[in-house]
Amino acid sequence: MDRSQIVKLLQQHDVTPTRQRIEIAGYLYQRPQHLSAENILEGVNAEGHRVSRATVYNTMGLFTDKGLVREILIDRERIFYDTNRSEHYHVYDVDSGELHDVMQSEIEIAAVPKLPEGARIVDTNVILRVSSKS
Amino acid sequence: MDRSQIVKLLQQHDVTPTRQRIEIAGYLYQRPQHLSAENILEGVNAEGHRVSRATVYNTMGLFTDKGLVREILIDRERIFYDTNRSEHYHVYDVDSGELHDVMQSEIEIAAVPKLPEGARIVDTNVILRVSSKS
DNA sequence: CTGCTTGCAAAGGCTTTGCAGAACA
DNA sequence: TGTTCTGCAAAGCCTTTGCAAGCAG
Repeated sequence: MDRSQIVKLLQQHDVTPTRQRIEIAGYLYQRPQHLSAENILEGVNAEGHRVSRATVYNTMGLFTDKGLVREILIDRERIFYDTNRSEHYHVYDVDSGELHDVMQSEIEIAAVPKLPEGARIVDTNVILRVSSKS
Repeated sequence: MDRSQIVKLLQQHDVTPTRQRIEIAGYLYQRPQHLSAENILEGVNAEGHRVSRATVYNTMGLFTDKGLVREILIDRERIFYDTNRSEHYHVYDVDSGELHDVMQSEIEIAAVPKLPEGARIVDTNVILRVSSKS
C-alpha cells in the first residue's frame, strides 16, 4: 500500500493523516499481522527514532475507535492489534503463544441469543485456545 | 454451599484447602458471578475475614489453573473471574459495561478449523460485544 | 518436622496523562 | 489563528515477586 492509499484510508475512517499516523499505518498494513504496542513502536522506529511511545498508544486507541484495527485480548500481558480487517476468528496456541487467524467460514455461529432492546452486535469475538500438551 | 462442600470441591481439584482459599471459594460460589480480583478482595474482607491482596491474586491464579474458575478478558482494565463452571459464552454491553452469560445452546459453533497436529481445544471463548448506540 | 502458604511492601510492566512545543487546516 | 497532535517524563494501575513468618499434613 503506498502513501497516497494510506492517506485515503485514514481519511475514509475520519482520521487526520499526520506524519506519525501515516508511518504507523504504513507499518501495520505491510501485511495482516498481530502486533503489540511495543512491536509497533520498535517496527516503526527501526529505521530511526521518529514516533514516540505515547503517540503509538494514542494512535492505536484512535485506530481502534475508528475501526482501522481490532484489539485482541489474549492474555493479561498485553493487547494485540489485528490489522486483518476481514471478519475472522482466532486460534491461540497456549504452549507457544502463537496466534493464528481462522477464516469466518471455518466456524459457523448459528442462532443468536436474544439481546437487550435495541441492541446490536458490534463485534463477535471468538478465540479457541488450543494445546498440544496432555 | 457449606464449608465441608467447599473443602471437598477444593480437594477434588487438587487444591489444598487453607483458611484463605476456603473463604475465597465460599465468596465466589455464593452465586454465579463475574468478579475482578479487587471485587473479591473487598467482598471477602467485607464479610469480616481477612485475606491479603497477594493471596487473592495467588489464589485466583491457582483456581484458574485447576479449573475452578475461568478468566474472562473483556477489556484492558482488568481480568474477570467467572464462577459459572458450565459451558457458556458471554454478551458484553459496551455502553454499560455489563457482562451477561449466554447458554451454550443459544449459540451454535458448527465446524471446527483444522488444528496443529495433536492439538486440542482447551477453551472456547466467545464474546459478543453489543451496543445500543447508533 | 518440612514444604506449602500467606502477607507485606516493593518492584514490574503496560498504558495513560499533564503539559509545553509543533503541526495542521 | 485556533485546534489538534506529539513527545517526554511522570504517574497510574493491576499484578507479580522476594522474603520472613505461619500453617498443613
